[in-house]
Amino acid sequence: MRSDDTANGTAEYRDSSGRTLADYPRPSVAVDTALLTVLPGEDHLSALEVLRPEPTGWALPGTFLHEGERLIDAVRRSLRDKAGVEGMSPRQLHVFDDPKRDSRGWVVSVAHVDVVEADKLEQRLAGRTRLVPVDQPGRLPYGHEQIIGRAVADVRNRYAIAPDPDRLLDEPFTILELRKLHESVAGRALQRDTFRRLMEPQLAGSGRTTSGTRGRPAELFRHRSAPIA
Amino acid sequence: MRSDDTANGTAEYRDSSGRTLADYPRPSVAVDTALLTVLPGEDHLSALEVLRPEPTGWALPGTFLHEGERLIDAVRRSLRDKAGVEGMSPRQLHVFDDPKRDSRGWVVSVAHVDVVEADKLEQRLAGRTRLVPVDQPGRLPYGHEQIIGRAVADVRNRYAIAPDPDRLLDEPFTILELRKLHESVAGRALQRDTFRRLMEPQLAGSGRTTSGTRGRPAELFRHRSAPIA
DNA sequence: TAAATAGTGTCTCTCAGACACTATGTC
DNA sequence: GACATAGTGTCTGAGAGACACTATTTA
Repeated sequence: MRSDDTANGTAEYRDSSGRTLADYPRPSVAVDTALLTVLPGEDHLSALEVLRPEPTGWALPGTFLHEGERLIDAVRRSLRDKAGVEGMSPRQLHVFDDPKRDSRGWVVSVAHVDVVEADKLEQRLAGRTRLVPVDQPGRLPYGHEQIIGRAVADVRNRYAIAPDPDRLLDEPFTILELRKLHESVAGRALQRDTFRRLMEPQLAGSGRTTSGTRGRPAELFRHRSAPIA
Repeated sequence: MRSDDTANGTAEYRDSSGRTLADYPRPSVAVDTALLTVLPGEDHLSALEVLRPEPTGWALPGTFLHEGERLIDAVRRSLRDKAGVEGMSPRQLHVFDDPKRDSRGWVVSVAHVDVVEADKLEQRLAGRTRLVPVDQPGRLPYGHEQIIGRAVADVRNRYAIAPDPDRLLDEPFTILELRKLHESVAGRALQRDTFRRLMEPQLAGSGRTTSGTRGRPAELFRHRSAPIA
Protein backbone atom coordinates (compact mmCIF):
# COMPACT_ATOMS: atom_id res chain seq x y z
CA MET A 1 0.00 0.00 0.00
CA ARG A 2 3.00 2.26 0.37
CA SER A 3 6.41 2.28 -1.20
CA ASP A 4 7.78 1.93 2.30
CA ASP A 5 10.99 3.78 2.47
CA THR A 6 13.24 6.11 4.33
CA ALA A 7 16.88 6.62 5.04
CA ASN A 8 20.07 8.38 5.22
CA GLY A 9 22.71 9.89 2.97
CA THR A 10 24.21 8.68 -0.23
CA ALA A 11 26.46 6.06 -1.73
CA GLU A 12 29.47 8.18 -0.77
CA TYR A 13 28.34 8.38 2.83
CA ARG A 14 31.10 8.70 5.41
CA ASP A 15 30.72 9.73 9.00
CA SER A 16 32.83 12.24 10.86
CA SER A 17 35.55 9.61 11.33
CA GLY A 18 35.62 8.84 7.64
CA ARG A 19 34.13 5.44 8.19
CA THR A 20 31.78 4.05 5.61
CA LEU A 21 28.58 2.10 6.14
CA ALA A 22 30.23 -1.31 6.05
CA ASP A 23 32.63 -0.38 8.85
CA TYR A 24 29.91 -0.18 11.47
CA PRO A 25 28.86 -3.12 13.58
CA ARG A 26 25.27 -3.97 12.86
CA PRO A 27 22.58 -5.56 15.03
CA SER A 28 20.68 -8.65 14.11
CA VAL A 29 17.08 -7.74 13.32
CA ALA A 30 14.40 -10.10 14.57
CA VAL A 31 10.65 -10.22 14.33
CA ASP A 32 8.39 -11.55 17.07
CA THR A 33 4.69 -12.01 16.57
CA ALA A 34 1.71 -12.19 18.88
CA LEU A 35 -0.56 -14.45 16.87
CA LEU A 36 -3.99 -14.28 18.46
CA THR A 37 -7.14 -16.30 17.96
CA VAL A 38 -10.43 -17.20 19.60
CA LEU A 39 -10.70 -20.93 20.16
CA PRO A 40 -14.01 -22.70 19.50
CA GLY A 41 -16.12 -22.86 22.63
CA GLU A 42 -13.96 -20.26 24.38
CA ASP A 43 -14.80 -16.66 25.01
CA HIS A 44 -11.41 -14.99 25.10
CA LEU A 45 -8.34 -14.32 23.02
CA SER A 46 -5.51 -16.82 23.07
CA ALA A 47 -1.94 -16.35 21.91
CA LEU A 48 0.24 -18.86 20.13
CA GLU A 49 3.47 -19.76 21.91
CA VAL A 50 6.26 -21.99 20.69
CA LEU A 51 8.73 -24.03 22.69
CA ARG A 52 12.28 -22.85 22.17
CA PRO A 53 15.40 -24.77 23.12
CA GLU A 54 16.46 -24.76 26.76
CA PRO A 55 16.78 -22.66 28.76
CA THR A 56 14.36 -20.33 26.99
CA GLY A 57 11.15 -22.35 27.13
CA TRP A 58 7.84 -21.00 25.88
CA ALA A 59 7.94 -17.77 23.90
CA LEU A 60 6.27 -16.02 21.00
CA PRO A 61 7.23 -17.22 17.52
CA GLY A 62 9.98 -15.19 15.95
CA THR A 63 12.89 -15.34 13.58
CA PHE A 64 15.75 -13.34 12.24
CA LEU A 65 15.38 -11.16 9.20
CA HIS A 66 17.12 -12.75 6.22
CA GLU A 67 19.12 -10.81 3.68
CA GLY A 68 16.91 -8.89 1.28
CA GLU A 69 13.76 -9.93 3.13
CA ARG A 70 10.86 -7.70 4.15
CA LEU A 71 9.77 -7.72 7.80
CA ILE A 72 6.31 -8.94 6.89
CA ASP A 73 7.82 -11.83 4.95
CA ALA A 74 10.01 -12.79 7.89
CA VAL A 75 6.90 -12.82 10.08
CA ARG A 76 5.04 -14.99 7.60
CA ARG A 77 8.00 -17.33 7.27
CA SER A 78 8.33 -17.76 11.03
CA LEU A 79 4.63 -18.52 11.39
CA ARG A 80 4.60 -20.89 8.46
CA ASP A 81 7.65 -22.79 9.67
CA LYS A 82 6.72 -22.86 13.33
CA ALA A 83 2.94 -23.09 13.24
CA GLY A 84 1.92 -23.98 9.70
CA VAL A 85 -0.20 -20.85 9.50
CA GLU A 86 -0.57 -18.88 6.28
CA GLY A 87 -2.49 -15.99 4.80
CA MET A 88 -2.02 -13.30 7.42
CA SER A 89 -1.69 -9.53 7.44
CA PRO A 90 0.59 -8.84 10.38
CA ARG A 91 0.93 -5.28 11.57
CA GLN A 92 3.90 -3.61 13.22
CA LEU A 93 3.50 -2.80 16.89
CA HIS A 94 6.79 -1.57 18.31
CA VAL A 95 10.53 -1.98 18.10
CA PHE A 96 12.24 -3.46 21.16
CA ASP A 97 15.83 -2.37 21.23
CA ASP A 98 17.50 -2.93 24.56
CA PRO A 99 21.01 -4.01 23.52
CA LYS A 100 21.22 -6.39 26.47
CA ARG A 101 17.89 -8.07 25.99
CA ASP A 102 19.24 -11.09 24.13
CA SER A 103 22.01 -13.26 25.52
CA ARG A 104 23.11 -14.26 22.02
CA GLY A 105 24.17 -10.75 21.17
CA TRP A 106 22.87 -7.49 19.83
CA VAL A 107 19.34 -8.06 18.58
CA VAL A 108 16.71 -5.47 17.68
CA SER A 109 13.25 -6.97 17.45
CA VAL A 110 10.19 -5.65 15.64
CA ALA A 111 7.03 -6.85 17.36
CA HIS A 112 4.03 -7.71 15.21
CA VAL A 113 0.42 -8.69 15.78
CA ASP A 114 -1.97 -10.77 13.78
CA VAL A 115 -5.28 -12.51 14.32
CA VAL A 116 -6.26 -15.70 12.62
CA GLU A 117 -9.13 -18.18 12.47
CA ALA A 118 -8.77 -20.93 15.02
CA ASP A 119 -9.02 -23.70 12.43
CA LYS A 120 -5.94 -22.34 10.68
CA LEU A 121 -4.04 -23.30 13.80
CA GLU A 122 -5.09 -26.97 13.61
CA GLN A 123 -1.99 -28.03 11.74
CA ARG A 124 0.45 -26.54 14.18
CA LEU A 125 3.25 -28.65 15.55
CA ALA A 126 1.93 -30.69 18.43
CA GLY A 127 4.01 -30.57 21.59
CA ARG A 128 6.09 -27.67 20.38
CA THR A 129 3.29 -25.09 20.34
CA ARG A 130 0.49 -24.13 22.68
CA LEU A 131 -2.34 -21.63 22.86
CA VAL A 132 -2.71 -19.73 26.10
CA PRO A 133 -5.26 -17.13 27.24
CA VAL A 134 -3.80 -13.67 26.72
CA ASP A 135 -4.45 -12.68 30.32
CA GLN A 136 -2.43 -15.65 31.60
CA PRO A 137 0.46 -15.90 29.18
CA GLY A 138 2.81 -17.53 31.67
CA ARG A 139 6.27 -16.20 32.28
CA LEU A 140 7.75 -15.33 28.93
CA PRO A 141 11.31 -14.26 28.09
CA TYR A 142 12.42 -11.10 26.33
CA GLY A 143 9.46 -9.01 27.43
CA HIS A 144 7.07 -11.01 25.33
CA GLU A 145 4.29 -10.25 27.80
CA GLN A 146 4.56 -6.64 26.71
CA ILE A 147 4.08 -7.63 23.10
CA ILE A 148 0.95 -9.57 24.00
CA GLY A 149 -0.34 -6.58 25.92
CA ARG A 150 0.20 -4.23 23.01
CA ALA A 151 -1.24 -6.77 20.61
CA VAL A 152 -4.44 -7.20 22.61
CA ALA A 153 -4.90 -3.45 22.90
CA ASP A 154 -4.37 -3.05 19.16
CA VAL A 155 -6.88 -5.76 18.26
CA ARG A 156 -9.47 -4.46 20.72
CA ASN A 157 -9.19 -0.98 19.24
CA ARG A 158 -9.78 -2.36 15.77
CA TYR A 159 -12.75 -4.48 16.81
CA ALA A 160 -14.37 -1.64 18.76
CA ILE A 161 -15.37 0.27 15.64
CA ALA A 162 -15.75 -2.17 12.76
CA PRO A 163 -17.28 -5.63 12.24
CA ASP A 164 -14.65 -8.38 12.38
CA PRO A 165 -11.90 -6.43 10.61
CA ASP A 166 -9.62 -9.48 10.65
CA ARG A 167 -12.20 -11.78 9.10
CA LEU A 168 -12.33 -14.44 11.76
CA LEU A 169 -15.94 -15.31 10.91
CA ASP A 170 -17.00 -17.27 7.87
CA GLU A 171 -19.64 -15.56 5.79
CA PRO A 172 -22.53 -15.32 6.01
CA PHE A 173 -23.00 -14.74 9.71
CA THR A 174 -25.66 -13.45 12.05
CA ILE A 175 -25.32 -10.39 14.25
CA LEU A 176 -25.36 -12.74 17.23
CA GLU A 177 -22.35 -14.66 15.93
CA LEU A 178 -20.61 -11.39 15.24
CA ARG A 179 -21.35 -10.07 18.69
CA LYS A 180 -20.12 -13.23 20.42
CA LEU A 181 -16.84 -12.88 18.54
CA HIS A 182 -16.51 -9.21 19.48
CA GLU A 183 -17.26 -10.02 23.11
CA SER A 184 -14.48 -12.61 23.10
CA VAL A 185 -12.08 -10.06 21.65
CA ALA A 186 -13.17 -7.29 24.00
CA GLY A 187 -13.09 -9.53 27.05
CA ARG A 188 -16.47 -8.27 28.22
CA ALA A 189 -20.16 -8.40 27.37
CA LEU A 190 -21.46 -5.93 24.79
CA GLN A 191 -24.88 -4.34 24.65
CA ARG A 192 -27.06 -6.30 22.22
CA ASP A 193 -28.99 -3.39 20.71
CA THR A 194 -26.17 -0.88 20.74
CA PHE A 195 -23.90 -3.40 19.07
CA ARG A 196 -26.37 -4.01 16.28
CA ARG A 197 -26.91 -0.30 15.68
CA LEU A 198 -23.17 0.25 15.40
CA MET A 199 -22.38 -2.71 13.17
CA GLU A 200 -25.38 -3.27 10.91
CA PRO A 201 -24.82 -0.13 8.81
CA GLN A 202 -21.32 -1.41 8.09
CA LEU A 203 -22.58 -4.78 6.81
CA ALA A 204 -24.34 -5.96 3.67
CA GLY A 205 -27.64 -7.73 4.36
CA SER A 206 -28.17 -10.87 2.34
CA GLY A 207 -31.95 -11.03 2.62
CA ARG A 208 -31.60 -14.65 3.67
CA THR A 209 -32.14 -15.83 7.22
CA THR A 210 -31.20 -18.74 9.42
CA SER A 211 -33.71 -21.55 9.84
CA GLY A 212 -34.28 -24.48 12.11
CA THR A 213 -33.17 -22.57 15.17
CA ARG A 214 -35.05 -21.73 18.31
CA GLY A 215 -36.71 -18.37 18.20
CA ARG A 216 -37.07 -15.93 15.38
CA PRO A 217 -34.72 -16.55 12.44
CA ALA A 218 -31.83 -14.11 12.18
CA GLU A 219 -30.82 -12.29 9.05
CA LEU A 220 -27.51 -13.36 7.52
CA PHE A 221 -24.94 -10.70 6.72
CA ARG A 222 -21.76 -10.37 4.73
CA HIS A 223 -18.97 -7.86 4.87
CA ARG A 224 -19.42 -4.83 2.68
CA SER A 225 -15.95 -4.66 1.22
CA ALA A 226 -12.57 -6.30 1.33
CA PRO A 227 -10.60 -6.03 4.58
CA ILE A 228 -8.72 -2.78 4.94
CA ALA A 229 -5.31 -4.39 5.20
CA MET B 1 8.83 3.59 31.36
CA ARG B 2 9.14 0.00 30.20
CA SER B 3 11.99 -2.44 30.26
CA ASP B 4 11.68 -2.63 26.48
CA ASP B 5 12.57 -6.09 25.43
CA THR B 6 11.79 -9.05 23.26
CA ALA B 7 13.53 -11.72 21.28
CA ASN B 8 14.42 -15.08 20.05
CA GLY B 9 16.04 -18.26 21.27
CA THR B 10 19.07 -18.89 23.36
CA ALA B 11 22.83 -18.67 23.43
CA GLU B 12 23.01 -22.07 21.72
CA TYR B 13 20.75 -20.93 18.96
CA ARG B 14 21.29 -22.58 15.57
CA ASP B 15 18.92 -22.54 12.64
CA SER B 16 17.90 -25.51 10.53
CA SER B 17 21.19 -25.27 8.61
CA GLY B 18 23.19 -25.27 11.80
CA ARG B 19 24.22 -21.68 11.34
CA THR B 20 24.67 -19.51 14.37
CA LEU B 21 23.64 -15.90 14.83
CA ALA B 22 26.95 -14.45 13.70
CA ASP B 23 26.77 -16.28 10.37
CA TYR B 24 23.83 -14.26 9.14
CA PRO B 25 24.20 -11.04 7.17
CA ARG B 26 22.71 -8.18 9.11
CA PRO B 27 21.13 -4.90 7.97
CA SER B 28 22.24 -1.51 9.09
CA VAL B 29 19.64 0.01 11.37
CA ALA B 30 18.91 3.71 10.94
CA VAL B 31 16.65 6.19 12.66
CA ASP B 32 14.94 9.09 10.89
CA THR B 33 13.04 11.73 12.75
CA ALA B 34 10.30 14.15 11.85
CA LEU B 35 11.09 16.99 14.25
CA LEU B 36 8.12 19.33 14.24
CA THR B 37 7.59 22.79 15.67
CA VAL B 38 5.35 25.84 15.40
CA LEU B 39 7.37 28.89 14.45
CA PRO B 40 6.62 32.23 16.14
CA GLY B 41 4.10 34.21 14.14
CA GLU B 42 3.14 31.20 12.10
CA ASP B 43 -0.01 29.13 12.39
CA HIS B 44 1.09 25.73 11.18
CA LEU B 45 3.48 22.89 11.89
CA SER B 46 6.91 22.96 10.32
CA ALA B 47 9.40 20.12 9.97
CA LEU B 48 13.15 20.29 10.32
CA GLU B 49 15.11 19.18 7.25
CA VAL B 50 18.86 18.84 6.89
CA LEU B 51 20.97 19.09 3.77
CA ARG B 52 22.73 15.83 2.99
CA PRO B 53 25.62 15.41 0.58
CA GLU B 54 24.86 15.31 -3.15
CA PRO B 55 22.90 13.83 -4.73
CA THR B 56 20.52 13.39 -1.81
CA GLY B 57 19.71 16.99 -0.95
CA TRP B 58 17.17 17.92 1.72
CA ALA B 59 15.94 15.12 3.95
CA LEU B 60 14.88 14.41 7.51
CA PRO B 61 17.67 14.14 10.08
CA GLY B 62 18.78 10.60 10.69
CA THR B 63 21.73 8.46 11.64
CA PHE B 64 22.81 4.89 12.02
CA LEU B 65 22.38 3.02 15.24
CA HIS B 66 25.72 2.61 16.98
CA GLU B 67 26.80 -0.52 18.78
CA GLY B 68 25.06 -0.92 22.11
CA GLU B 69 22.94 2.17 21.56
CA ARG B 70 19.21 2.53 22.14
CA LEU B 71 17.07 3.84 19.28
CA ILE B 72 15.95 6.82 21.33
CA ASP B 73 19.57 7.71 22.02
CA ALA B 74 20.46 7.50 18.34
CA VAL B 75 17.59 9.86 17.61
CA ARG B 76 18.75 12.29 20.28
CA ARG B 77 22.31 12.07 19.03
CA SER B 78 21.30 12.81 15.43
CA LEU B 79 19.24 15.80 16.49
CA ARG B 80 21.91 17.13 18.80
CA ASP B 81 24.64 16.79 16.19
CA LYS B 82 22.62 18.06 13.26
CA ALA B 83 20.35 20.62 14.85
CA GLY B 84 21.67 21.35 18.32
CA VAL B 85 18.35 20.32 19.84
CA GLU B 86 18.14 18.55 23.19
CA GLY B 87 15.60 17.38 25.72
CA MET B 88 13.15 15.49 23.58
CA SER B 89 10.90 12.48 23.97
CA PRO B 90 10.80 10.97 20.50
CA ARG B 91 8.24 8.29 19.81
CA GLN B 92 8.45 5.43 17.36
CA LEU B 93 6.18 5.68 14.33
CA HIS B 94 6.97 2.86 11.93
CA VAL B 95 9.74 0.70 10.56
CA PHE B 96 10.59 1.17 6.89
CA ASP B 97 12.19 -1.95 5.57
CA ASP B 98 12.30 -2.09 1.79
CA PRO B 99 15.70 -3.72 1.16
CA LYS B 100 16.21 -1.61 -1.97
CA ARG B 101 15.31 1.71 -0.46
CA ASP B 102 18.88 2.82 0.21
CA SER B 103 21.54 2.87 -2.49
CA ARG B 104 24.30 2.32 0.06
CA GLY B 105 23.06 -1.10 0.98
CA TRP B 106 20.63 -2.90 3.22
CA VAL B 107 19.21 -0.40 5.68
CA VAL B 108 16.19 -0.76 7.94
CA SER B 109 14.99 2.57 9.29
CA VAL B 110 12.88 3.28 12.34
CA ALA B 111 10.89 6.49 11.87
CA HIS B 112 10.36 8.71 14.89
CA VAL B 113 8.43 11.86 15.69
CA ASP B 114 9.05 14.64 18.15
CA VAL B 115 7.78 18.14 18.77
CA VAL B 116 9.90 20.89 20.21
CA GLU B 117 9.69 24.54 21.15
CA ALA B 118 10.69 26.80 18.28
CA ASP B 119 13.35 28.60 20.31
CA LYS B 120 15.17 25.33 20.84
CA LEU B 121 15.79 25.34 17.10
CA GLU B 122 17.54 28.72 17.16
CA GLN B 123 20.99 27.22 17.41
CA ARG B 124 20.63 24.93 14.43
CA LEU B 125 23.29 24.91 11.75
CA ALA B 126 22.58 27.75 9.36
CA GLY B 127 22.59 26.84 5.69
CA ARG B 128 22.54 23.12 6.38
CA THR B 129 19.08 23.01 7.94
CA ARG B 130 15.70 24.49 7.12
CA LEU B 131 12.17 24.46 8.49
CA VAL B 132 9.40 23.84 6.01
CA PRO B 133 5.61 23.71 6.42
CA VAL B 134 4.53 20.11 6.82
CA ASP B 135 2.02 20.38 4.00
CA GLN B 136 4.74 21.52 1.58
CA PRO B 137 7.75 19.42 2.54
CA GLY B 138 9.32 19.54 -0.91
CA ARG B 139 10.48 16.41 -2.67
CA LEU B 140 12.25 14.24 -0.13
CA PRO B 141 14.17 11.01 -0.64
CA TYR B 142 13.56 7.64 0.98
CA GLY B 143 9.84 8.17 1.47
CA HIS B 144 10.42 10.87 4.06
CA GLU B 145 7.14 12.50 3.07
CA GLN B 146 5.42 9.45 4.50
CA ILE B 147 7.20 9.93 7.79
CA ILE B 148 6.06 13.54 7.95
CA GLY B 149 2.52 12.45 7.18
CA ARG B 150 2.52 9.87 9.95
CA ALA B 151 4.18 12.31 12.32
CA VAL B 152 1.58 15.02 11.74
CA ALA B 153 -1.26 12.55 12.22
CA ASP B 154 0.33 11.31 15.44
CA VAL B 155 0.80 14.79 16.87
CA ARG B 156 -2.71 15.90 15.88
CA ASN B 157 -4.19 12.88 17.62
CA ARG B 158 -2.30 13.70 20.79
CA TYR B 159 -3.26 17.36 20.75
CA ALA B 160 -6.92 16.60 20.06
CA ILE B 161 -7.57 15.28 23.56
CA ALA B 162 -5.08 16.87 25.94
CA PRO B 163 -3.64 20.34 26.55
CA ASP B 164 -0.20 20.74 24.94
CA PRO B 165 1.04 17.22 25.70
CA ASP B 166 4.47 18.02 24.28
CA ARG B 167 4.90 21.17 26.39
CA LEU B 168 5.48 23.67 23.65
CA LEU B 169 4.01 26.47 25.76
CA ASP B 170 5.79 28.14 28.63
CA GLU B 171 3.83 28.21 31.86
CA PRO B 172 1.72 29.90 32.88
CA PHE B 173 -0.47 30.39 29.83
CA THR B 174 -3.97 31.52 29.02
CA ILE B 175 -6.59 29.39 27.35
CA LEU B 176 -6.30 31.69 24.33
CA GLU B 177 -2.60 30.98 23.98
CA LEU B 178 -3.28 27.29 24.37
CA ARG B 179 -6.01 27.36 21.75
CA LYS B 180 -3.86 29.22 19.23
CA LEU B 181 -1.21 26.55 19.63
CA HIS B 182 -3.72 23.76 19.18
CA GLU B 183 -5.14 25.45 16.10
CA SER B 184 -1.67 25.60 14.60
CA VAL B 185 -1.17 21.91 15.29
CA ALA B 186 -4.61 20.93 14.03
CA GLY B 187 -4.32 23.08 10.93
CA ARG B 188 -7.81 24.48 11.45
CA ALA B 189 -9.79 26.81 13.69
CA LEU B 190 -11.18 25.36 16.92
CA GLN B 191 -14.38 26.32 18.69
CA ARG B 192 -13.59 28.79 21.49
CA ASP B 193 -16.11 27.59 24.05
CA THR B 194 -15.88 23.90 23.24
CA PHE B 195 -12.12 24.05 23.44
CA ARG B 196 -12.21 25.62 26.87
CA ARG B 197 -14.70 23.09 28.18
CA LEU B 198 -12.52 20.23 26.97
CA MET B 199 -9.19 21.57 28.23
CA GLU B 200 -9.89 23.53 31.42
CA PRO B 201 -10.70 20.45 33.54
CA GLN B 202 -7.31 19.05 32.56
CA LEU B 203 -5.45 22.17 33.74
CA ALA B 204 -4.57 23.66 37.09
CA GLY B 205 -5.86 27.20 37.57
CA SER B 206 -3.36 29.54 39.18
CA GLY B 207 -5.83 32.13 40.45
CA ARG B 208 -3.69 34.80 38.82
CA THR B 209 -4.70 36.62 35.67
CA THR B 210 -3.10 38.57 32.87
CA SER B 211 -3.07 42.34 33.15
CA GLY B 212 -2.46 45.32 30.94
CA THR B 213 -4.22 43.70 27.98
CA ARG B 214 -7.21 44.77 26.03
CA GLY B 215 -10.43 43.33 27.31
CA ARG B 216 -11.11 41.26 30.37
CA PRO B 217 -8.00 39.70 31.94
CA ALA B 218 -7.61 35.99 31.34
CA GLU B 219 -6.85 33.43 33.99
CA LEU B 220 -3.41 31.87 33.87
CA PHE B 221 -3.11 28.10 33.91
CA ARG B 222 -0.46 25.49 34.45
CA HIS B 223 -0.32 21.85 33.56
CA ARG B 224 -1.67 19.46 36.14
CA SER B 225 1.03 16.87 36.06
CA ALA B 226 4.23 15.95 34.32
CA PRO B 227 4.00 15.07 30.65
CA ILE B 228 2.97 11.47 30.06
CA ALA B 229 6.10 10.65 28.06
C1' DT C 1 -49.69 -21.32 23.97
C1' DA C 2 -45.08 -20.90 26.02
C1' DA C 3 -40.42 -20.11 25.27
C1' DA C 4 -36.74 -18.26 22.78
C1' DT C 5 -34.39 -15.30 19.95
C1' DA C 6 -34.44 -11.19 16.46
C1' DG C 7 -35.19 -6.64 15.75
C1' DT C 8 -36.87 -1.82 17.03
C1' DG C 9 -38.87 2.30 19.64
C1' DT C 10 -37.66 5.41 22.83
C1' DC C 11 -35.90 7.63 27.06
C1' DT C 12 -31.85 9.44 29.18
C1' DC C 13 -27.22 11.09 29.56
C1' DT C 14 -23.25 12.99 27.68
C1' DC C 15 -20.88 15.71 24.69
C1' DA C 16 -19.68 18.67 20.61
C1' DG C 17 -21.20 22.54 17.99
C1' DA C 18 -23.29 26.81 17.92
C1' DC C 19 -25.11 31.07 19.55
C1' DA C 20 -25.72 34.46 22.68
C1' DC C 21 -25.43 36.24 26.94
C1' DT C 22 -22.84 38.13 31.08
C1' DA C 23 -18.32 39.74 33.25
C1' DT C 24 -14.41 42.63 33.52
C1' DG C 25 -10.86 44.90 31.91
C1' DT C 26 -8.62 49.06 28.67
C1' DC C 27 -9.18 53.14 25.54
C1' DG D 1 -19.51 54.83 27.50
C1' DA D 2 -17.42 52.11 23.63
C1' DC D 3 -14.86 48.31 22.76
C1' DA D 4 -12.48 44.08 23.38
C1' DT D 5 -11.69 39.84 25.29
C1' DA D 6 -12.88 36.19 29.05
C1' DG D 7 -16.01 33.14 30.64
C1' DT D 8 -20.72 30.77 30.89
C1' DG D 9 -25.76 29.44 30.02
C1' DT D 10 -28.29 26.92 27.07
C1' DC D 11 -30.28 24.91 22.86
C1' DT D 12 -29.69 21.30 19.46
C1' DG D 13 -28.29 17.14 17.33
C1' DA D 14 -25.66 12.79 17.44
C1' DG D 15 -24.69 8.79 19.64
C1' DA D 16 -24.16 5.23 23.61
C1' DG D 17 -26.46 2.85 27.29
C1' DA D 18 -30.49 0.94 29.03
C1' DC D 19 -35.07 -0.84 29.05
C1' DA D 20 -38.95 -2.57 27.11
C1' DC D 21 -41.72 -3.45 23.49
C1' DT D 22 -42.97 -5.96 19.05
C1' DA D 23 -41.99 -9.82 15.61
C1' DT D 24 -41.30 -14.49 14.24
C1' DT D 25 -39.99 -18.81 14.81
C1' DT D 26 -39.73 -23.76 17.38
C1' DA D 27 -41.23 -26.93 21.11
